[in-house]
Amino acid sequence: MRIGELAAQTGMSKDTLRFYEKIGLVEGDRLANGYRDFAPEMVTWLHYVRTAQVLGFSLAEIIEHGDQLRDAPDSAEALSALLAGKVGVIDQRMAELAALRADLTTRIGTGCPLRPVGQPAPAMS
Amino acid sequence: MRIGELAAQTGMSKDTLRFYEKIGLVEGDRLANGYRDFAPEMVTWLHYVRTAQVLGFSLAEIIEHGDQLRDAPDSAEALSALLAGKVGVIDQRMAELAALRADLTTRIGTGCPLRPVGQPAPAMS
DNA sequence: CTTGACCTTGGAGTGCTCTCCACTGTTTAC
DNA sequence: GTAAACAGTGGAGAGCACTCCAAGGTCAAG
Repeated sequence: MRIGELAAQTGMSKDTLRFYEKIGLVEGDRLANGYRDFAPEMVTWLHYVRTAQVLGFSLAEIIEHGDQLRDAPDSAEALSALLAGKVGVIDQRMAELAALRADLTTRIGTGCPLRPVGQPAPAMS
Repeated sequence: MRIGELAAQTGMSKDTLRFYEKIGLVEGDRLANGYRDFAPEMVTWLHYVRTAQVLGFSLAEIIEHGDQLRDAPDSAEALSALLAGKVGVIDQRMAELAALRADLTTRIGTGCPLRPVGQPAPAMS
């Protein structure tokens, strides 16, 4: 498929896709006329990219993921390991959120503000 | 406390703290000699900042958090509403992550490849 | 054979979050 | 009073992830 269709299917702009190709995040062939020609699998890959990005991975790291997948002797196994790792990241993030949530919930009860600026303490005993 | 101690206690660089002051993320008084003088509460606030940042909030958003806290009338009610709202945001983020996690877990089982680049299929029957 | 939708390139610009630098002032210790 | 450790300022630069632009090539429809 050409770049416009890939853009439509992924919700990314063409500029973004060209940028991604430039940095090696996606690869595509070229048609005789010079147009980019992407495999349908790129759609899946790019969805993965967005997911990983949301999880806090930089594009450089995601490129590494791709390299690891490509270089893995057993791609299915490597993939599973990679995804399992991401689930671990998600669990970690969720734990952080839960902790923050608990912290805030506690403060709702106590009325103790973060006091980012201002008096040292409410002192409204 | 002066900037060096705040930097030591938060693990942030002095430059970062000065930058944060410039954009209004932290506030400090000045000593007679012009040195910045930060309240001890800033340590707590800056830890909160780092947490919120990890959770995907931009500095601009975090500044807003601080403003809302500052501007809230001293009524514990306003504060509670604010914090409860943040808990809501957190719940939403957690739900998103849970969905993502479920999605990835499913793929681990199926062995459906991302096939970022390369042959259309393993075909190693 | 022109129009319009699509594609190409290179390069500049943007917004965010720092990070570094040069130069200067202040405080403390010896 | 000199050195070292701390502080100040303004401004430049850097890395990331885009985003936009100008100038041009390709191709199917009318």
